[in-house]
Amino acid sequence: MRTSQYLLSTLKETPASAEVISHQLMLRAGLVRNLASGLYTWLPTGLKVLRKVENIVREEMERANAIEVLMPMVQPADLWEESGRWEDYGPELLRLNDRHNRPFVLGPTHEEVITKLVSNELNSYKQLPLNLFQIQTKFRDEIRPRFGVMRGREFLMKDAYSFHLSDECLEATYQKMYDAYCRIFDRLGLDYRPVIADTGSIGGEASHEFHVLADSGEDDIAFSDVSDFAANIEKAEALAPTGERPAASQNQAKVATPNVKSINDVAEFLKVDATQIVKTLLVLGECADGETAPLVALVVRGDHQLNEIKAEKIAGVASPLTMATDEQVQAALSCNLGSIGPVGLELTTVVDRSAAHLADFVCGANQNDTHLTGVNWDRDCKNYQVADIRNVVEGDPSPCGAGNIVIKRGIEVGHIFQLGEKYAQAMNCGVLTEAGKHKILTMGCYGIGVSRIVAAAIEQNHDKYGIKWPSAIAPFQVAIVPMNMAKSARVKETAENLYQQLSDAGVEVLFDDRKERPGVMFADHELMGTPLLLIIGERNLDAQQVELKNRQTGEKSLINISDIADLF
RNA sequence: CGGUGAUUAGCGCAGCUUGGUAGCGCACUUGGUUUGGGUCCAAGGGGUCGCAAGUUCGAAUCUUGCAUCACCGACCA
Repeated sequence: MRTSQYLLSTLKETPASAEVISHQLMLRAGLVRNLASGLYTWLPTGLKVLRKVENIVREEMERANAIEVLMPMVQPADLWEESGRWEDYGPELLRLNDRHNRPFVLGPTHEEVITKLVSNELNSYKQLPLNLFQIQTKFRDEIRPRFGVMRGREFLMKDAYSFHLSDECLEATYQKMYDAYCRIFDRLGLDYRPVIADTGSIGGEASHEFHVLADSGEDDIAFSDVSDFAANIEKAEALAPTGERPAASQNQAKVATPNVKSINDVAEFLKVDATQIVKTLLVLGECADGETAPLVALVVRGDHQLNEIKAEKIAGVASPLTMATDEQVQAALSCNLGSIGPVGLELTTVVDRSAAHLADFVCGANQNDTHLTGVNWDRDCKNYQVADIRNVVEGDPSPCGAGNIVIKRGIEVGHIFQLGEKYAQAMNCGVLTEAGKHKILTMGCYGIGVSRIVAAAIEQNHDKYGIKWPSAIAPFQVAIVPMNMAKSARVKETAENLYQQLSDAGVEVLFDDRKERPGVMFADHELMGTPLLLIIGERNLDAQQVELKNRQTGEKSLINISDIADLF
């Protein structure tokens, strides 16, 4: 490719709307352009990268015996009604009508379509197991798209779905896909971790997420500092403190705490550590339609954060987790949010394991501007249950039993689930067994955010000059950068010959034939992250050499022109 | 949807307080200059100042409403 015949579209300045580095560099290097919130056009250079990621994913899927299909992006609403997700999915599902006013959706995922397909196509156990995948555009009407293609509304995803007669067979395929995912991220040259995950709205049992580690990531991952354990913070179990709970040594006392509301305020006012305070959060409980929801009290230590995923799984707690409003709290307790405590509370009370291990602690008195000190469980407060409802924090013992928790940020680029029969059941997807009986299939599903990987790769591979592509996904393998080609026939001839030679050899080469000064060219190629630059100048031509510059290492060396072909 | 901020040339911004000829840098075009790290000089082209209404002799500027975009929260590949 010659730059003079290409759409380079590099920018000197960073558009103000771009917050994270990958988004800034994707705009500056001419990879994408914004069309509307969460919608992006892929420019030629960006598309080359996207296709390379896509091809690696495709190759590894095929190696894992998955078979490629392509399903429609527009899907009829009745499929979604059949699975129950027409109601369950919420406003993220973009719904639209056709000219006959028939309802459709833009597919955010394809469980319905694939299950319908398999249910129609498969009749016999002999056809199983089957693993189908596609690489296709998804649409999710995100509340807040951000960070460029990292969280776009329209994005490219690889989704695979496997079908089985038995859980053992599903587990075997799940493991195969897990391994395939590791191969994919290895080949992409990314620093990633598989982590234990919550199954979320898609449902099902076992699940792993694959995260690319980056400070700009939107997820917190809990690792063990000595073992391989890694889990999404939503899922990481906070163990009960070891040993017996200390014995009560203080009497319960009521203290006036005027205008002292937050945990920090209380800690400062009473000169106690936040770890000796409990905070009591009121959420809505489960109720039948039309009834007023009861309140449920959730108690965690002052320095801990409630884990909403864990909390909403507690029996009696409404899902999704909904915090009680000021008015609801006032109505039930006649006091403010900042003064609630578990003592004398006539509500279902769930206490986190760490909070339940405290003795002589401080809590709200269920009376404005008043707290209790020297409070002890069982003595002062009897009816409660203990559960794990907090987020793990750095330094907690790892739930795997070895080492302590370290927390890092990650970008979720893949997620695999063992779905079970959820969709197969709803859509009556089954086959005849060897015994001639109809049996519902069990399913797995496996996603990779292809376009998100491009952004994640940049987050992990950049410097102040621009992108440093891992060679597997660089848009060009090498750029030819001639110095002052307009003035030197020798330079021009060498560059042209080299370009011809490399192109003929199938090397992805970008020949910078613009009439620009060297600095401009260097800046552009460094911004675009081309792994190798071949710099052709008068000064080395007498020796039949050109300069070779490595973008990753910054190393420069001289190479004989005749040896260049051996580089690729 | 709640909170914050923005919207003036392709991009980055100034002008608005105190209403009166729409500006700067980059990019772009032309000519020259320079040529191993974003040269320099000159001449140009490009804007219903997000939209609508109001106040006024006069609105980018004041008022009101709306829209869009970005950032912080819940959702997710």
